Parts: sequence; structure tokens; C-alpha cells
Amino acid sequence: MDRPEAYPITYGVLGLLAYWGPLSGYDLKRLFDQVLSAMWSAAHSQIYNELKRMKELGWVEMEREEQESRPDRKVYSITRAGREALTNWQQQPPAVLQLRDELLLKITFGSFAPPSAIAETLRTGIAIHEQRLFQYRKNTQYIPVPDQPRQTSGRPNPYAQETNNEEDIYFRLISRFAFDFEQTYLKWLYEALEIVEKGGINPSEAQDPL
Amino acid sequence: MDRPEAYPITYGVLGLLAYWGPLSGYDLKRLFDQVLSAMWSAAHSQIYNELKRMKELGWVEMEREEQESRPDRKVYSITRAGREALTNWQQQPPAVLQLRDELLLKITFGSFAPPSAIAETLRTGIAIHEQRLFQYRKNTQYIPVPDQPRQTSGRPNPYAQETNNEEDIYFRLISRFAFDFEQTYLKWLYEALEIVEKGGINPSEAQDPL
DNA sequence: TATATCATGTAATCGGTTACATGATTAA
DNA sequence: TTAATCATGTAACCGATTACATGATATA
Repeated sequence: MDRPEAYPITYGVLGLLAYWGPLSGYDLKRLFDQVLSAMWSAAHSQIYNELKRMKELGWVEMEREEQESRPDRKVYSITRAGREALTNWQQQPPAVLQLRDELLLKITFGSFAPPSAIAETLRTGIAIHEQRLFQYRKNTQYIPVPDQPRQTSGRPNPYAQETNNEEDIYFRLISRFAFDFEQTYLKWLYEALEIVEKGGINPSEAQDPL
Repeated sequence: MDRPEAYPITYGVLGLLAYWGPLSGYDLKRLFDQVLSAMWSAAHSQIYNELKRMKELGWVEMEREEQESRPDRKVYSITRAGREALTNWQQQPPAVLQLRDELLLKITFGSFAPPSAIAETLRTGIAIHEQRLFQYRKNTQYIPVPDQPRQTSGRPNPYAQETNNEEDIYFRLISRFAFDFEQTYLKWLYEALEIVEKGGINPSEAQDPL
């Protein structure tokens, strides 16, 4: 078997191009952070790499916008082949998720640290996930409506549901997932913290109230 | 700043050794799959690598058990320095979680595929996560109680809670997380499938009931 | 004055995966 | 007879991260 020519992140960038029309690498990085940060992250260097890769595959085209006093903007748009690749990817079964959450690992072996350290780890987690929930709330209020109208290039998307200009149903599903996930995670973190703080007091350490 | 000398997976292996006493690389791989698969995965090659790394760091010691007709078992145990490293790791704030879930990426750009393909993706996800839930249920029934009693080598763990031989509270917390997570995920998958299947029927495609 | 934004890239590194390699025993 | 289990490793590759590189404009 040959190695695949593209990876999830490739399709992440491709999907953004398909949905929000012609964009530069810089724009894509920002969109990526805003729209896809919940399920995938990417450094800008990687996005530029994927653009190069996709250009070689013929999935995107590039047009140079000249600028003064700044590097030229290189604006990419999806090609017909790119659209086909995107749709084709949708037909393959997804790879299985691996969590790889360091916080969970630390809690697993919590018995090898003082409970105060575990509590601190849980509090860090709470801060992180509360902030994410906050970010999601902010982002969903205005999922980026780009300056350019969608589908400026190429034919309109044949599979798009007519939703009377409402939000794309898939975006709504994903943001619902993100909320559910963060809320479940946070609920668990708070409960765990309570248990650790309660059980963490050894009788020998406990202060006598008088 | 220097690069860190160890990574989450290093501490995963180290934690297993701290908890379940002397083990071979082969044993560790199986334990890893059983205990840590929910939050981290590892190929056997990587586990052998981590053992080598930790031996150089002085975190583990190796003893060779000779065998006939099979490669010798190399049995590793954690050292005092290893215990200190594990506890020290617990004091550092955890790295933030990145999901990297291809299924979610596919759903995000669901509008570029026929709804039947999205439904199929969701069904694959349902199968995967139902199976995980099933696995977790099986594993929690007997979290591996090794042949050797815990803490055969070295002093007993000073931070371990006395739980009257009940399950470690941290293991209980983690398995609760795993359940909560899978249940939340599954609930969302079923709801999403329903929405996609309903909305996915174009009036032109819909069969007239008579 | 210093930070943030705009704008693009290259280079080095490395954690993690996949494939390669070997070979006996036991159960279906 | 085929597959699984036991048992250990090496080698190649690569996706992803981090650091390096440049430099103007606008804002606090």
C-alpha cells in the first residue's frame, strides 16, 4: 500500500477553502484557530506546508496579490479536483480518536503525589476548560462570515442543505459537541476536585478545630 | 531552556512500574493497553524505547530472567530516583489537551458530501465508541491485580490513601471520566445521526409513502 | 517605547507509527 | 494448519512543534 497523499489536517485546510472561498495562508491560520481549534490544531508553518502539498496535487490554485511594504498575499482557491478529493475523503471511515490528555495521565497516578498537587492539577484543568467554553461561546456568536460571499469560485456546493440562510447544520452539530464535551469534562473536574480535597486530609494532618 | 528529558508516555510507563511493581516490556505493553488506552496509546516499540531512556536516566533497573526457547525476560523495576521523577512530574502543570478527532473534522465539512456518507461516518463512530464503552466496563470489573503484591520493591507509597483495600480513588475517578466521556460522545452521535437522516432527505429524493 | 498585527516562509528536531526481523509454543 | 501468545528489539519515516528569519504599520 502506498502512503496516503493527504492527512486530516490537509482536509481541514481544504475544507476551509471550500467553504470560505479564496484565502491566504495567513487567513487560513486564523480561521483554523477559530473554527477548528476544538478538534484539530495547526501551526502556521504546517498550513503553509499543506498548501504547498495541495498545490502539487492540483487541489488548489494560487493567485498573487501584490502589496507594498508587505509580503505579497498568496491567495489560494480550491479546484474541481480539490472538491472531489474532499468529497472522496468523506466516504472513507474515520480514524479512531486517541485522547492523549496529560491531565488524565497525571490523575491516574495521583497516588504518587500529595493530594494538594493533584488538586492543583485539577484546578489548572478547570481554568483551561472554563476558558475554552468561554471561547466557544464567543466564537459561535459569530461564526466567521467572510467578506467574500461563499462559493464565489466554482459551482455551488451540490450537497449543501437549504437552510434559509441559517447556520450550516454541521457547524451547529460540531459546536454542540464542543459544548457538551467541555461541560462533561468540567463537571467531572469539579467533582474530582471535591473528592480529592475531602479525601486528601489525613487524620494525622487534619487540624483540630479547637 | 533544555528539552525535557521525559514525556507523558515516559511517565505512563513509569507510573505503571511504580504501581504494579517489576514488569517486563511485554507486560507493560499489555498493561498500558488495558489501563491507559483511554488517555494514551503506545506501540510496543515505543515502550521499549522509553525503558531504555529511563534506564539511562537511572529511573529504572533491569534484571534478566533467563528462559529456554524464548528470549529472556528483562524485568524492570522503578528506582528511588524514578519515584522522585514521578512525583516531581505531578507538580508541573499539565499540557493542554488537543482532541484531533478525524470524525469531528469530517462532520464539520459534512456539507461537501452526500448526507448518506455523513450518516455512515456517524455509524462508524457509534460502533467504535460503543465498543469502547463495552471494553471499559469489562476492564473496570477487574482492574489488573498483578500476581506480585504491589510495592514489593522499595518503600510503600507515602501518598497512597488508605482505602481498606478498595480500588484506588484515582483509578475510580479516571474510569468514571472514561464512562462519562463515552456516554456524552455516544449521545451526541445518536442525536447527530437522527438529524442527518431526517434533514438528509431532499423532497425530490423522498419516497412518496403511497 | 513596546507590543500586536500583517505576511510569508525555512530548518531542525522529535514523538509516535509502521514495517521489518526472529522463533518457539499452544490452542482452535 | 493457521492463528494467537510469548518475547524482544531495530530501522525508516513522517506529522507536528519549535525556533529562526524578516520587516513594515498601527496601536497602547
